[in-house]
Amino acid sequence: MSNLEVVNLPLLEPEAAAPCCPPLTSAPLSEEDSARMAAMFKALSDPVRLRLFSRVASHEGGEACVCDIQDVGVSQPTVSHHLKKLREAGLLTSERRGTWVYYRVAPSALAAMAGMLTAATD
Amino acid sequence: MSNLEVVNLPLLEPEAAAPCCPPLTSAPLSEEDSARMAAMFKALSDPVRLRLFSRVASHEGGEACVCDIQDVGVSQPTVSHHLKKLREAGLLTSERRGTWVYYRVAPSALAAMAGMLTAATD
DNA sequence: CTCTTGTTTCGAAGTTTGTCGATGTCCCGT
DNA sequence: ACGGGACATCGACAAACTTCGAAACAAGAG
Repeated sequence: MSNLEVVNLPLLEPEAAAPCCPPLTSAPLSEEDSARMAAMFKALSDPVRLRLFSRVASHEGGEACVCDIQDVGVSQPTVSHHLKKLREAGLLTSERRGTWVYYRVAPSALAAMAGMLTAATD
Repeated sequence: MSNLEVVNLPLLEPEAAAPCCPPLTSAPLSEEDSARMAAMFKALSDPVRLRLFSRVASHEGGEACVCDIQDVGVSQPTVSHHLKKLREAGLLTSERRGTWVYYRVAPSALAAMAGMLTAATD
């Protein structure tokens, strides 16, 4: 049973995050941009997910296996479910190395969100 | 500049969300902080809400009345509902002047979210 | 006071989301 | 080849969310 077939998850490609959106204070968001950015914010809108994300982001080397971060108070399938959502939103990438699966932060996505918010400090 | 000093910021706005959270990449979020920040991200996790917020933020003088921004494709009660959610999340403040209600951005909330994300660009 | 305009609140659909236990898949020791 | 550990997927269910029309509330004009 080969796993050559690619599961199509056309929600958000990792590329979609990079060239996105002027600062939130400079101009009203278009309907298209607001939908795209809202999907990213939604990925971080759950406490468990946000905590998982921060654990990956702050982990040594910028990557962590699930076993290192799964102690967040919910069951293991729930952790897997949340990590999948973060992956689909383009915020995390995963890679299997041997027994473990390692997650790391997709830098472009963070930069997009930060860029939208940082111009508001003036 | 690795100072982990206390986040006692100037008390301009007694709104919530002011004293919050180290950068997402520096340390894992506590359960309490993740809940608080997730609530803010959730407020921006809806396309309509994000568009309303950007309209207020980018409006002249940093404030806008509902009549100026309510053309986002949903009914007017729905607009009011979303504005209430943004208000409850500490992202917007409202003030009635005569017939109209004016909304403006709570700067501390934006700064908190931006601060969490900006340290990831290195 | 009454009428009109701007905004919020009130139920009530219909849909989405977070969570779990059970089960399946992949990989490493033995 | 076998057993066991690490993650992912499945099916189900309660809670939360978005949205609407109808109605209530607030303020100004006539």
